[in-house]
Amino acid sequence: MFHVGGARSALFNWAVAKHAGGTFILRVEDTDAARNKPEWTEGILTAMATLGMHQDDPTFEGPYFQSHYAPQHIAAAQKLAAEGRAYYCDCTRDDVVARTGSQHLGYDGFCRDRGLTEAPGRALRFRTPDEGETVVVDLIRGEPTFPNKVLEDFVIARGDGSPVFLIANVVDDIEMRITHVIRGEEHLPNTPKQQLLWDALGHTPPTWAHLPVIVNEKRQKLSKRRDKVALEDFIDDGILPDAMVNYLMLLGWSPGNDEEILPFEEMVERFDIAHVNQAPAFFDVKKLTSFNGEYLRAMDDDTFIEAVEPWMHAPLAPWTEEQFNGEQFAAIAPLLQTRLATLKDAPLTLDFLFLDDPVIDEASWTKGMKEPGPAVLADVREAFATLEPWEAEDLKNTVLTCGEAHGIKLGKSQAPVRVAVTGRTVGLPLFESLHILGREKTLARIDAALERLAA
RNA sequence: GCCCCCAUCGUCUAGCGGCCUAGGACGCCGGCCUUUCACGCCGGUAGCACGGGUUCGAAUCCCGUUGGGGGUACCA
Repeated sequence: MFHVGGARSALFNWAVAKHAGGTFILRVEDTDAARNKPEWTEGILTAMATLGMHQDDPTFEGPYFQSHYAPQHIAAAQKLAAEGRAYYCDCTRDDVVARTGSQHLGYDGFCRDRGLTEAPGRALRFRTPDEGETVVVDLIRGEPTFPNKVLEDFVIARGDGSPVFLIANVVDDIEMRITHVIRGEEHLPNTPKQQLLWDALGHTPPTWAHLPVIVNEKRQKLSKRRDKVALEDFIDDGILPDAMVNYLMLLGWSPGNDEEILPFEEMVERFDIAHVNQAPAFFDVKKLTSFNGEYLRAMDDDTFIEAVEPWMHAPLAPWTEEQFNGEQFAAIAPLLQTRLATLKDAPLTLDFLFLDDPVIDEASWTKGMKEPGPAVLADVREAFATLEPWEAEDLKNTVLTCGEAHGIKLGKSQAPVRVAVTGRTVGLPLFESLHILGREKTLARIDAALERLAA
């Protein structure tokens, strides 16, 4: 599963790398991900590729799945211990709380000078400076400054010797010669600690950039539990990858004061991480959907058909392979194009064409069969039976004439026909639809409606 | 509690001291087009959180208040 927040971060990283002619290295930090959850690896790779981040792109490297039990992480922690930059501690959480009298105060430094040696159950803590401050130079946020005295002596290796995320992350960054760390704002409070680690390990810290978080309607950070965040869920709902990329790029950043719909390459050209907004951004599905509609409309016929095609079969579509007709689909696709916001809507709009019987919407029936609808429908039935040729223009003129005989205009007289044939009052242009549906089915449906009317 | 971050229409944003009577986009509301619905086009609605400074001049700079958010683990 790939999170929209992660996708946005990845995209921003990639934009920076491409813009500057560098390489974007995607590393997934998860202790057990690579080992226990191979489907994660697969899922992230698929998602990245979906967004157009192919592994054969020279500016994209990864994703790497980093295990935190690697020897270099342990070695780094032990090096710090050997140099006196870190010390062993056997305090439990309860010990600390008992001494400080608070759940919320950090570690109190109890073991700092006890000179404990390495032993099972003893964690390794980094000795943070008592004075001064740590300044994080951040491309987006300026220079957040943290007084060193509020930085507690944090754990870098657990009682079993395993290193924690904080140091593993730094060691990996050093090893991979990372120059820019661009990540979510939630990591900002950890940054001074990591910077201290970079220094202690003898390296110059990278340039940081902390992106604003993406929030839900309640202005909370998007979370897997409460919110819909999986990238593939949006793709499954018929959002085009290009539309998603475009929309995601606009969350926290703007290409300027003109067009928002831009190909990724052009956004890369204009991208400047320093101009990224600092405030959290709401993930607005409505706007995403609108963008999707624009991308859909911008497609040429063949591309559009290709994009909708997967939705034309079970289980996404309610009809069977026998009922589906590729030629009819190709013929009607252009009519569908301007009416689609997401690909998911396609089957609902086309069901009248492929299902044996239309799905009658009762509210539509009531509305469409208002007087003099039934009489008009009966006349239309009769005229349709012998109409030649069966072309949209002729069909239209027929309904027009039948309606006028009863004193109503085309806007009204098409309604009973539409409901009888498609089951709804709204839908694709009627006469073109009837043309594609064919005389036989059209007449059968009108007959069925007339029968119901008579009952 | 402590630390850090943030604050322009409902939403995403432009703005980086005078071009601002605050611009665009999505949404919403009208109109035109029209065989329904859309598309397209035209128009409208709505915002600088508050209070102090600094300045000839502040949405823009500073301070405070309020309000949001994030972090605070031998999680990542």
